[in-house]
Amino acid sequence: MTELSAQRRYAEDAAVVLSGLGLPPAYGKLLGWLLVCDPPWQTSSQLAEGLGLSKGSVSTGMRLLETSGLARRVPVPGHRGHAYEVRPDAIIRIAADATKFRAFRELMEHGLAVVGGEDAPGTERLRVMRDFYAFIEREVPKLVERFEAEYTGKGDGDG
Amino acid sequence: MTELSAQRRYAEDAAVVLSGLGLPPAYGKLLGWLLVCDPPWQTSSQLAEGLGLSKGSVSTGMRLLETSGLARRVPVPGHRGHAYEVRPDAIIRIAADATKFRAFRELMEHGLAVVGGEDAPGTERLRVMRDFYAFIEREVPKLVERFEAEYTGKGDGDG
DNA sequence: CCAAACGTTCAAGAAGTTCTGAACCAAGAG
DNA sequence: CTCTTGGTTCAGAACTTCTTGAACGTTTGG
Repeated sequence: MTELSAQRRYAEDAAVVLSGLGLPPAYGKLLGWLLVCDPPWQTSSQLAEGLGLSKGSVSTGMRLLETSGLARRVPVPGHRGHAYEVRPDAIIRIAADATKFRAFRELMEHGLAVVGGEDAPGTERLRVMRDFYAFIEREVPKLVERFEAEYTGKGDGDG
Repeated sequence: MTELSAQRRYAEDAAVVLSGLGLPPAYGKLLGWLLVCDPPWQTSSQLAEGLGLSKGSVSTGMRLLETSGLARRVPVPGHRGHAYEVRPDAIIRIAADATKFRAFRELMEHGLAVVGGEDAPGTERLRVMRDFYAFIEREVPKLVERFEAEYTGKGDGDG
Protein backbone atom coordinates (compact mmCIF):
# COMPACT_ATOMS: atom_id res chain seq x y z
CA MET A 1 0.00 0.00 0.00
CA THR A 2 1.47 3.31 -1.05
CA GLU A 3 1.43 6.15 1.45
CA LEU A 4 -0.95 8.88 0.38
CA SER A 5 -0.80 12.38 1.79
CA ALA A 6 -3.94 13.74 3.39
CA GLN A 7 -4.28 16.14 0.46
CA ARG A 8 -3.98 13.37 -2.02
CA ARG A 9 -6.56 11.30 -0.24
CA TYR A 10 -8.84 14.29 -0.19
CA ALA A 11 -8.43 14.64 -3.93
CA GLU A 12 -9.54 11.04 -4.34
CA ASP A 13 -12.57 11.65 -2.15
CA ALA A 14 -13.52 14.68 -4.19
CA ALA A 15 -13.18 12.58 -7.34
CA VAL A 16 -15.69 10.09 -5.99
CA VAL A 17 -18.23 12.79 -5.19
CA LEU A 18 -17.80 14.54 -8.51
CA SER A 19 -17.96 11.28 -10.44
CA GLY A 20 -21.42 10.92 -8.98
CA LEU A 21 -22.37 13.93 -11.04
CA GLY A 22 -21.10 12.31 -14.20
CA LEU A 23 -17.84 14.22 -14.31
CA PRO A 24 -14.49 12.63 -15.16
CA PRO A 25 -12.47 11.42 -12.19
CA ALA A 26 -9.48 13.53 -13.19
CA TYR A 27 -11.64 16.63 -12.95
CA GLY A 28 -12.62 15.82 -9.39
CA LYS A 29 -9.07 15.00 -8.39
CA LEU A 30 -7.78 18.29 -9.71
CA LEU A 31 -10.50 20.24 -7.96
CA GLY A 32 -10.03 18.40 -4.68
CA TRP A 33 -6.30 18.94 -4.74
CA LEU A 34 -6.65 22.62 -5.57
CA LEU A 35 -9.04 23.03 -2.66
CA VAL A 36 -6.57 21.85 -0.04
CA CYS A 37 -3.12 22.37 -1.47
CA ASP A 38 -0.60 24.76 0.01
CA PRO A 39 0.06 27.18 -1.51
CA PRO A 40 -3.38 27.45 -3.10
CA TRP A 41 -1.90 27.84 -6.59
CA GLN A 42 -0.23 24.99 -8.43
CA THR A 43 1.52 24.60 -11.74
CA SER A 44 0.64 21.89 -14.23
CA SER A 45 3.72 19.88 -13.29
CA GLN A 46 2.91 20.12 -9.61
CA LEU A 47 -0.60 18.88 -10.30
CA ALA A 48 0.61 16.07 -12.53
CA GLU A 49 3.18 14.92 -10.02
CA GLY A 50 0.98 15.39 -6.99
CA LEU A 51 -1.94 13.48 -8.45
CA GLY A 52 -0.13 10.95 -10.60
CA LEU A 53 -1.79 12.20 -13.78
CA SER A 54 -0.27 12.71 -17.20
CA LYS A 55 0.42 16.18 -18.58
CA GLY A 56 -2.35 15.62 -21.06
CA SER A 57 -4.94 14.80 -18.42
CA VAL A 58 -3.97 17.83 -16.39
CA SER A 59 -4.22 20.06 -19.42
CA THR A 60 -7.64 18.74 -20.42
CA GLY A 61 -8.98 18.65 -16.90
CA MET A 62 -7.82 22.13 -16.06
CA ARG A 63 -9.37 23.56 -19.17
CA LEU A 64 -12.65 22.04 -18.07
CA LEU A 65 -12.25 23.58 -14.61
CA GLU A 66 -11.41 26.90 -16.17
CA THR A 67 -14.30 27.02 -18.59
CA SER A 68 -16.71 25.92 -15.92
CA GLY A 69 -15.55 28.91 -13.90
CA LEU A 70 -14.13 27.03 -10.93
CA ALA A 71 -10.45 27.72 -11.50
CA ARG A 72 -8.38 30.46 -13.04
CA ARG A 73 -4.81 30.99 -14.12
CA VAL A 74 -2.46 33.08 -12.06
CA PRO A 75 1.02 34.20 -13.07
CA VAL A 76 3.97 32.80 -11.17
CA PRO A 77 6.84 35.26 -10.66
CA GLY A 78 9.98 33.20 -11.14
CA HIS A 79 8.39 30.63 -13.44
CA ARG A 80 7.71 30.07 -17.08
CA GLY A 81 4.00 29.75 -17.79
CA HIS A 82 1.29 29.96 -15.15
CA ALA A 83 -0.31 28.27 -12.16
CA TYR A 84 -3.93 27.51 -11.37
CA GLU A 85 -6.02 28.28 -8.35
CA VAL A 86 -9.62 27.83 -7.31
CA ARG A 87 -11.55 31.08 -7.51
CA PRO A 88 -12.75 31.97 -4.02
CA ASP A 89 -16.09 33.03 -5.46
CA ALA A 90 -16.28 30.04 -7.80
CA ILE A 91 -19.34 28.44 -6.34
CA ILE A 92 -21.27 31.68 -6.38
CA ARG A 93 -20.50 32.38 -10.00
CA ILE A 94 -21.56 28.89 -10.98
CA ALA A 95 -24.69 28.72 -8.86
CA ALA A 96 -25.92 32.09 -10.05
CA ASP A 97 -25.87 30.88 -13.64
CA ALA A 98 -29.43 29.69 -14.14
CA THR A 99 -28.99 28.56 -17.74
CA LYS A 100 -28.68 24.98 -16.46
CA PHE A 101 -32.39 25.05 -15.72
CA ARG A 102 -33.31 26.58 -19.02
CA ALA A 103 -32.57 23.34 -20.85
CA PHE A 104 -35.08 21.55 -18.66
CA ARG A 105 -37.73 24.20 -18.91
CA GLU A 106 -37.36 24.13 -22.67
CA LEU A 107 -37.59 20.36 -22.71
CA MET A 108 -40.91 20.59 -20.88
CA GLU A 109 -42.18 23.29 -23.19
CA HIS A 110 -41.22 21.17 -26.14
CA GLY A 111 -43.08 18.31 -24.52
CA LEU A 112 -46.21 20.38 -24.21
CA ALA A 113 -45.98 21.18 -27.90
CA VAL A 114 -45.68 17.48 -28.70
CA VAL A 115 -48.77 16.50 -26.72
CA GLY A 116 -50.82 19.22 -28.32
CA GLY A 117 -50.46 22.28 -26.13
CA GLU A 118 -51.17 23.71 -22.72
CA ASP A 119 -54.79 22.62 -22.66
CA ALA A 120 -54.56 19.09 -23.92
CA PRO A 121 -55.82 16.54 -21.40
CA GLY A 122 -53.38 14.62 -19.22
CA THR A 123 -50.63 17.19 -19.36
CA GLU A 124 -50.44 18.02 -15.70
CA ARG A 125 -47.09 16.34 -15.26
CA LEU A 126 -45.58 18.46 -18.02
CA ARG A 127 -47.11 21.70 -16.86
CA VAL A 128 -46.00 21.23 -13.28
CA MET A 129 -42.46 20.55 -14.37
CA ARG A 130 -42.39 23.43 -16.79
CA ASP A 131 -43.69 25.82 -14.17
CA PHE A 132 -41.34 24.47 -11.56
CA TYR A 133 -38.27 24.97 -13.70
CA ALA A 134 -39.42 28.43 -14.66
CA PHE A 135 -39.79 29.21 -10.98
CA ILE A 136 -36.33 27.89 -10.16
CA GLU A 137 -34.82 29.75 -13.06
CA ARG A 138 -36.28 32.96 -11.69
CA GLU A 139 -35.57 32.37 -8.02
CA VAL A 140 -32.12 30.87 -7.93
CA PRO A 141 -30.29 34.05 -8.92
CA LYS A 142 -32.18 35.87 -6.18
CA LEU A 143 -31.25 33.21 -3.68
CA VAL A 144 -27.58 33.52 -4.57
CA GLU A 145 -27.77 37.27 -4.24
CA ARG A 146 -29.22 36.85 -0.80
CA PHE A 147 -26.34 34.59 0.15
CA GLU A 148 -23.84 37.11 -1.06
CA ALA A 149 -25.51 39.92 0.85
CA GLU A 150 -25.76 37.98 4.09
CA TYR A 151 -22.30 36.55 3.74
CA THR A 152 -20.32 39.66 3.00
CA GLY A 153 -22.31 41.39 5.70
CA LYS A 154 -21.38 38.86 8.37
CA GLY A 155 -17.65 38.11 8.27
CA ASP A 156 -15.57 39.57 5.48
CA GLY A 157 -12.12 38.85 4.14
CA ASP A 158 -9.78 36.00 4.74
CA GLY A 159 -7.05 35.90 7.40
CA MET B 1 -34.28 6.59 -42.40
CA THR B 2 -36.99 5.10 -40.24
CA GLU B 3 -40.03 7.20 -39.48
CA LEU B 4 -40.07 8.25 -35.86
CA SER B 5 -43.21 9.42 -34.11
CA ALA B 6 -43.14 12.81 -32.43
CA GLN B 7 -43.27 11.06 -29.07
CA ARG B 8 -40.38 8.86 -29.95
CA ARG B 9 -38.33 11.80 -31.11
CA TYR B 10 -39.14 13.57 -27.91
CA ALA B 11 -37.90 10.59 -25.93
CA GLU B 12 -34.62 10.81 -27.79
CA ASP B 13 -34.34 14.51 -27.04
CA ALA B 14 -34.95 13.85 -23.38
CA ALA B 15 -32.26 11.19 -23.44
CA VAL B 16 -29.76 13.71 -24.73
CA VAL B 17 -30.57 16.21 -21.99
CA LEU B 18 -30.50 13.60 -19.24
CA SER B 19 -27.27 12.09 -20.54
CA GLY B 20 -25.74 15.49 -19.93
CA LEU B 21 -26.32 14.85 -16.25
CA GLY B 22 -24.49 11.57 -16.42
CA LEU B 23 -27.56 9.39 -16.54
CA PRO B 24 -27.98 6.37 -18.83
CA PRO B 25 -29.65 7.09 -22.17
CA ALA B 26 -32.31 4.47 -21.55
CA TYR B 27 -33.34 6.32 -18.41
CA GLY B 28 -33.86 9.54 -20.34
CA LYS B 29 -35.74 7.80 -23.12
CA LEU B 30 -38.14 6.18 -20.71
CA LEU B 31 -38.76 9.42 -18.89
CA GLY B 32 -39.25 11.38 -22.08
CA TRP B 33 -41.70 8.84 -23.44
CA LEU B 34 -43.66 8.72 -20.20
CA LEU B 35 -43.93 12.50 -20.23
CA VAL B 36 -45.68 12.66 -23.58
CA CYS B 37 -47.35 9.29 -24.11
CA ASP B 38 -51.08 8.83 -24.35
CA PRO B 39 -52.41 7.42 -22.15
CA PRO B 40 -49.94 8.63 -19.52
CA TRP B 41 -49.44 5.10 -18.18
CA GLN B 42 -47.59 2.44 -20.09
CA THR B 43 -46.79 -1.20 -19.52
CA SER B 44 -43.29 -2.62 -19.82
CA SER B 45 -44.07 -4.12 -23.21
CA GLN B 46 -45.46 -0.86 -24.50
CA LEU B 47 -42.32 0.92 -23.37
CA ALA B 48 -40.05 -1.73 -24.85
CA GLU B 49 -41.85 -1.70 -28.17
CA GLY B 50 -42.31 2.05 -28.31
CA LEU B 51 -38.69 2.82 -27.57
CA GLY B 52 -36.96 -0.14 -29.17
CA LEU B 53 -35.46 -1.27 -25.89
CA SER B 54 -35.10 -4.78 -24.52
CA LYS B 55 -37.26 -6.01 -21.68
CA GLY B 56 -34.18 -6.00 -19.49
CA SER B 57 -33.36 -2.38 -20.17
CA VAL B 58 -36.91 -1.32 -19.47
CA SER B 59 -36.94 -3.23 -16.21
CA THR B 60 -33.64 -1.75 -15.04
CA GLY B 61 -34.41 1.74 -16.26
CA MET B 62 -37.85 1.81 -14.71
CA ARG B 63 -36.54 0.67 -11.38
CA LEU B 64 -34.15 3.61 -11.47
CA LEU B 65 -37.00 5.98 -12.29
CA GLU B 66 -39.05 4.48 -9.51
CA THR B 67 -36.38 4.68 -6.83
CA SER B 68 -35.50 8.22 -7.84
CA GLY B 69 -39.13 9.09 -7.25
CA LEU B 70 -40.02 10.17 -10.77
CA ALA B 71 -42.30 7.30 -11.73
CA ARG B 72 -44.64 4.94 -9.95
CA ARG B 73 -46.53 1.76 -10.71
CA VAL B 74 -50.21 1.84 -11.35
CA PRO B 75 -52.51 -1.16 -11.66
CA VAL B 76 -54.09 -1.85 -15.02
CA PRO B 77 -57.67 -3.20 -14.85
CA GLY B 78 -57.81 -5.87 -17.54
CA HIS B 79 -54.13 -6.64 -17.47
CA ARG B 80 -51.74 -8.91 -15.66
CA GLY B 81 -49.02 -6.95 -13.89
CA HIS B 82 -48.75 -3.18 -13.79
CA ALA B 83 -48.08 -0.03 -15.78
CA TYR B 84 -45.89 2.97 -15.05
CA GLU B 85 -46.61 6.64 -15.01
CA VAL B 86 -44.76 9.81 -14.16
CA ARG B 87 -45.78 11.17 -10.79
CA PRO B 88 -47.33 14.59 -11.33
CA ASP B 89 -45.53 15.89 -8.26
CA ALA B 90 -42.29 14.12 -9.17
CA ILE B 91 -40.15 17.15 -9.60
CA ILE B 92 -41.27 18.67 -6.32
CA ARG B 93 -40.49 15.55 -4.36
CA ILE B 94 -37.06 15.33 -5.88
CA ALA B 95 -36.18 19.00 -5.59
CA ALA B 96 -37.23 19.20 -1.98
CA ASP B 97 -34.75 16.51 -1.06
CA ALA B 98 -31.73 18.52 0.03
CA THR B 99 -29.51 15.56 0.83
CA LYS B 100 -27.83 16.05 -2.53
CA PHE B 101 -26.18 19.14 -1.15
CA ARG B 102 -25.15 17.52 2.07
CA ALA B 103 -22.50 15.47 0.31
CA PHE B 104 -20.92 18.66 -0.94
CA ARG B 105 -21.11 20.47 2.35
CA GLU B 106 -19.50 17.52 4.02
CA LEU B 107 -16.78 17.40 1.41
CA MET B 108 -15.94 21.02 2.19
CA GLU B 109 -15.99 20.40 5.91
CA HIS B 110 -13.68 17.48 5.42
CA GLY B 111 -11.46 19.75 3.37
CA LEU B 112 -11.26 22.26 6.17
CA ALA B 113 -10.18 19.50 8.50
CA VAL B 114 -7.46 18.47 6.07
CA VAL B 115 -6.01 21.96 5.76
CA GLY B 116 -5.94 22.39 9.52
CA GLY B 117 -9.27 23.89 10.47
CA GLU B 118 -11.42 26.97 10.14
CA ASP B 119 -8.68 29.44 10.96
CA ALA B 120 -5.81 28.12 8.91
CA PRO B 121 -4.58 30.65 6.36
CA GLY B 122 -5.70 30.41 2.73
CA THR B 123 -8.92 28.59 3.43
CA GLU B 124 -11.31 31.19 2.11
CA ARG B 125 -12.26 29.06 -0.89
CA LEU B 126 -13.23 26.16 1.35
CA ARG B 127 -15.14 28.25 3.85
CA VAL B 128 -17.12 30.05 1.17
CA MET B 129 -18.11 26.77 -0.41
CA ARG B 130 -18.99 25.15 2.90
CA ASP B 131 -21.13 28.10 3.90
CA PHE B 132 -22.75 28.28 0.51
CA TYR B 133 -23.79 24.66 0.52
CA ALA B 134 -25.06 24.95 4.06
CA PHE B 135 -27.14 27.92 2.94
CA ILE B 136 -28.54 26.05 -0.05
CA GLU B 137 -29.29 23.01 2.06
CA ARG B 138 -31.33 25.22 4.37
CA GLU B 139 -33.03 27.35 1.76
CA VAL B 140 -33.97 24.92 -1.00
CA PRO B 141 -36.70 23.15 0.94
CA LYS B 142 -38.19 26.54 1.77
CA LEU B 143 -38.05 27.55 -1.86
CA VAL B 144 -39.88 24.41 -2.91
CA GLU B 145 -42.51 25.00 -0.27
CA ARG B 146 -43.02 28.46 -1.65
CA PHE B 147 -43.52 27.05 -5.11
CA GLU B 148 -46.09 24.61 -3.86
CA ALA B 149 -47.97 27.30 -1.99
CA GLU B 150 -48.01 29.71 -4.91
CA TYR B 151 -48.78 27.01 -7.40
CA THR B 152 -51.69 25.31 -5.73
CA GLY B 153 -53.01 28.73 -4.92
CA LYS B 154 -53.02 29.89 -8.51
CA GLY B 155 -54.53 27.25 -10.77
CA ASP B 156 -55.36 23.87 -9.34
CA GLY B 157 -56.15 20.52 -10.80
CA ASP B 158 -55.77 19.17 -14.29
CA GLY B 159 -58.42 19.32 -17.06
C1' DC C 1 19.79 31.85 -33.20
C1' DC C 2 19.66 27.80 -30.47
C1' DA C 3 18.21 25.18 -26.65
C1' DA C 4 15.23 24.05 -23.08
C1' DA C 5 10.95 24.27 -20.72
C1' DC C 6 6.16 24.35 -20.97
C1' DG C 7 1.80 23.49 -22.63
C1' DT C 8 -1.57 21.62 -26.02
C1' DT C 9 -3.51 18.34 -29.10
C1' DC C 10 -4.79 13.93 -30.72
C1' DA C 11 -4.60 8.98 -31.91
C1' DA C 12 -4.55 4.69 -29.70
C1' DG C 13 -5.29 1.88 -25.88
C1' DA C 14 -7.44 1.07 -21.32
C1' DA C 15 -11.22 1.25 -18.47
C1' DG C 16 -15.76 1.53 -17.40
C1' DT C 17 -20.63 1.62 -18.41
C1' DT C 18 -24.84 0.27 -20.71
C1' DC C 19 -27.62 -2.83 -23.29
C1' DT C 20 -29.17 -7.14 -24.67
C1' DG C 21 -30.93 -11.81 -24.56
C1' DA C 22 -31.56 -16.00 -22.40
C1' DA C 23 -32.60 -18.29 -18.20
C1' DC C 24 -35.38 -18.10 -14.43
C1' DC C 25 -39.31 -16.94 -11.18
C1' DA C 26 -44.09 -15.65 -10.04
C1' DA C 27 -48.94 -15.26 -10.73
C1' DG C 28 -53.28 -16.06 -12.80
C1' DA C 29 -56.38 -18.60 -16.26
C1' DG C 30 -58.26 -22.68 -17.86
C1' DC D 1 -52.15 -28.94 -12.08
C1' DT D 2 -50.35 -27.08 -16.14
C1' DC D 3 -49.82 -23.55 -19.40
C1' DT D 4 -49.24 -18.89 -20.59
C1' DT D 5 -47.98 -14.30 -19.75
C1' DG D 6 -45.37 -10.70 -17.48
C1' DG D 7 -41.30 -9.46 -15.07
C1' DT D 8 -36.58 -9.75 -13.13
C1' DT D 9 -31.77 -10.91 -13.07
C1' DC D 10 -27.26 -11.34 -14.78
C1' DA D 11 -23.30 -12.69 -17.79
C1' DG D 12 -21.35 -11.23 -21.80
C1' DA D 13 -21.25 -8.19 -25.96
C1' DA D 14 -21.24 -3.58 -27.65
C1' DC D 15 -20.38 0.80 -26.94
C1' DT D 16 -18.73 5.04 -24.96
C1' DT D 17 -15.64 7.69 -22.35
C1' DC D 18 -11.25 8.60 -20.14
C1' DT D 19 -6.37 8.56 -19.93
C1' DT D 20 -2.03 8.25 -21.67
C1' DG D 21 2.07 9.33 -24.29
C1' DA D 22 4.20 11.09 -28.19
C1' DA D 23 4.42 14.76 -31.54
C1' DC D 24 4.13 19.55 -32.19
C1' DG D 25 3.81 24.70 -31.33
C1' DT D 26 5.37 28.60 -28.48
C1' DT D 27 7.90 31.32 -25.50
C1' DT D 28 11.88 32.60 -22.72
C1' DG D 29 16.71 32.69 -21.55
C1' DG D 30 21.37 32.29 -22.90
